[in-house]
Amino acid sequence: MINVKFPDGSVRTYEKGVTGYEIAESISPRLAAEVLAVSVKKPGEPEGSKGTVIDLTRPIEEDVEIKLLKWDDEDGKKVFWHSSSHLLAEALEALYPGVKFGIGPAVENGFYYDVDFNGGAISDADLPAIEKKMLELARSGEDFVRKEVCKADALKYFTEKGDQYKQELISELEDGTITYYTNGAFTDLCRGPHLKNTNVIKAVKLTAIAGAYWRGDQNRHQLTRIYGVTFPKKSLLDEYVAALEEAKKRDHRKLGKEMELFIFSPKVGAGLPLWLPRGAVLRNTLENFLRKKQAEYGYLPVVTPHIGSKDLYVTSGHYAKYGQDSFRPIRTPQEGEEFMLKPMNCPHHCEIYRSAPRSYRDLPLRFAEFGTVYRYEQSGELHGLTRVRGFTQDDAHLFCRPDQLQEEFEKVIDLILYVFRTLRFDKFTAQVSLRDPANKDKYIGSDENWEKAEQGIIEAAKHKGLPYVIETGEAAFYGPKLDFMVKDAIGRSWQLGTIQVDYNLPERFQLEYIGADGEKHRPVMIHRAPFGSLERFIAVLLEHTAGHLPLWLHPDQVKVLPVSEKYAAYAKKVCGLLNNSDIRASIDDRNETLGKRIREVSLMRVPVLVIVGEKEEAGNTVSVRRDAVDQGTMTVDGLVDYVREAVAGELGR
RNA sequence: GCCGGUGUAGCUCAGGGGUAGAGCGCAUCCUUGGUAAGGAUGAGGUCAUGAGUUCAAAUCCCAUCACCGGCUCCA
Repeated sequence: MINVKFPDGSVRTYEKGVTGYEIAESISPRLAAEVLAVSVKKPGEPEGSKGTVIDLTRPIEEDVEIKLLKWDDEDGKKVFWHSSSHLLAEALEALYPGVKFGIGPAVENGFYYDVDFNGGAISDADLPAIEKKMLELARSGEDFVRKEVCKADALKYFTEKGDQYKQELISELEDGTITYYTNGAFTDLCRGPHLKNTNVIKAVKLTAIAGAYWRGDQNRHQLTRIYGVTFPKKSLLDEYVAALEEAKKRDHRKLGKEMELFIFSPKVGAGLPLWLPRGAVLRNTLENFLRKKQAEYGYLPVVTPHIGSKDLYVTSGHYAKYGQDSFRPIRTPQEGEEFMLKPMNCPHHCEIYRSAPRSYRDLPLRFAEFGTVYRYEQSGELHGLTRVRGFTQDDAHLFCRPDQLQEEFEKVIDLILYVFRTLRFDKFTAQVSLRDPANKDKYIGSDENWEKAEQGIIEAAKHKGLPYVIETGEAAFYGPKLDFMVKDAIGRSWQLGTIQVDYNLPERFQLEYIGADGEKHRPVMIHRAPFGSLERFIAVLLEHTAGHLPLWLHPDQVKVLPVSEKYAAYAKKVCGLLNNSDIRASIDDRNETLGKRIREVSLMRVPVLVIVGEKEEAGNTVSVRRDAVDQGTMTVDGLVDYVREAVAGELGR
């Protein structure tokens, strides 16, 4: 007999070899119907470890702590979707004999399978038939059967099947660790775990077809990736589809058009946003917000040109790394000199540092610039405002002594957290991006400096108590980063704020300062951008707020509506008083009904709506509405105070 | 750059081998309004661009461009 401990602390005794499914059955038939997989933790495993997710049909041979996983558990969903990808593969093999398979994992919102149709292709029009087949196979109630196989047999099986992708995967596996899972007529190389049976899959939606390179390598074969999502209940699929529709309403590209913030023009060029007056006001407001804070933190403003000599980027190393993927250099007509559109600000700031002898007493020096840069992003990469070819970084470079690095880095973390907090970005991930030790030739600089920089970042994050995840291979080519990642409306993750430690550029630019000892020393450089880029930050902010920007930031803070033409003069007076108090207010006195104008102001998400008519004019007051909620009547001075207080509240002052 | 999709009025979209459609927006007029759409009239299109098939192409085929969903990339 073995003891099985449950999450609530209770312990039950079972026969040795009992399965997760049998345990669920022993508790209730309902649980047995809903359970998808089981997570087990052996007594030896460290406190806090998550345990291992296994099939419901695997025997449990010793004392364990278990958790029966259902749909509501992330791990339960993962198993459900992973099994769904096998169901997709089974359907594809039935419908397209001879098709070959790459990999088919669960992902955040569903699953995919990468398949090779032997040169053939499928299109959206084929998906309904595949969905139908999947449902048919699911309903037939096939068990997932696990089998351990030896490497030679596995290789033989997939060689005979002609599936070179699985052969490649198997060849890299250790003998003795290889398992198959079979559902119906389909057998796949797979580590599992899987559902007990396909019959719990009740709703299927194949969502997209895409090309995906085998093993993520651009130089290798491209497979067809079919994305899908499945549910244990039809109603959950309906909810999912509805939620997706809702999310699309928050798409910054749609909001940008509706709120008249920015546009793109194919005539100007792909990926080159044009900021409309409202969008420009929004940008300026955001810039001024950060400018003010940066002044408090001791940053010094600098301004540098939009082009720079090619030599500058050769020195920095950017030319060698990105020269071929940049906009082509501009050649001057007479002397044949070469200039490049500025793809980053750092080399310019290095030259500013170099322009004067620096003492250790001068450091740290913090040069800040809203610097617009141009990068030739691949055409398929462009995406609204989040990935563009011309954008403005809220850039700064901090030059400091090695003994100041830690403190400076932590102050940058504080600044970024202040920005995020003020804008209510509470769901971000701090990501420590390190270099890929297996691909050192992708990076410049000595191992020693990389080591120092990476340790410095991790130390600073720890010291600030900032929870972080480590991603190797995500570093910049000149140094590691601490990136602040935020998700957009449909769950895609974007890098906003970033802090980078750099020992390399100071070396390449021969940056120096005179130390207390009278000797020359090399400063350390921190690159940092709290927004990342104004464009991307505004995009993600719009999606987070669904366009309901905070009052301090909204380009139209107040809209004044006279009830009729008769009160237009009074409305103008009110508006003028608000403008005099630095409140962004304007009038809508068009020949439309009041109801219609209110509706349009609401659709533009203007935070404060002021209505003036006979009563207000007589009493020298205004009627105020904030985000569709009536605030009653107040004097104009009262309204100014109201707006000021609201803004101060938002900015945490 | 690669795979799949889309491109019709300023916007959102319907249509579809034989004279181009709607709603909103815009203009003019009527209306002068009290918290999310008042009424009438009118203007507005090389159906993305280019080449082909056809008696005839917005519609079918091909290419290009832009956009959308992914892949790769992201200083």
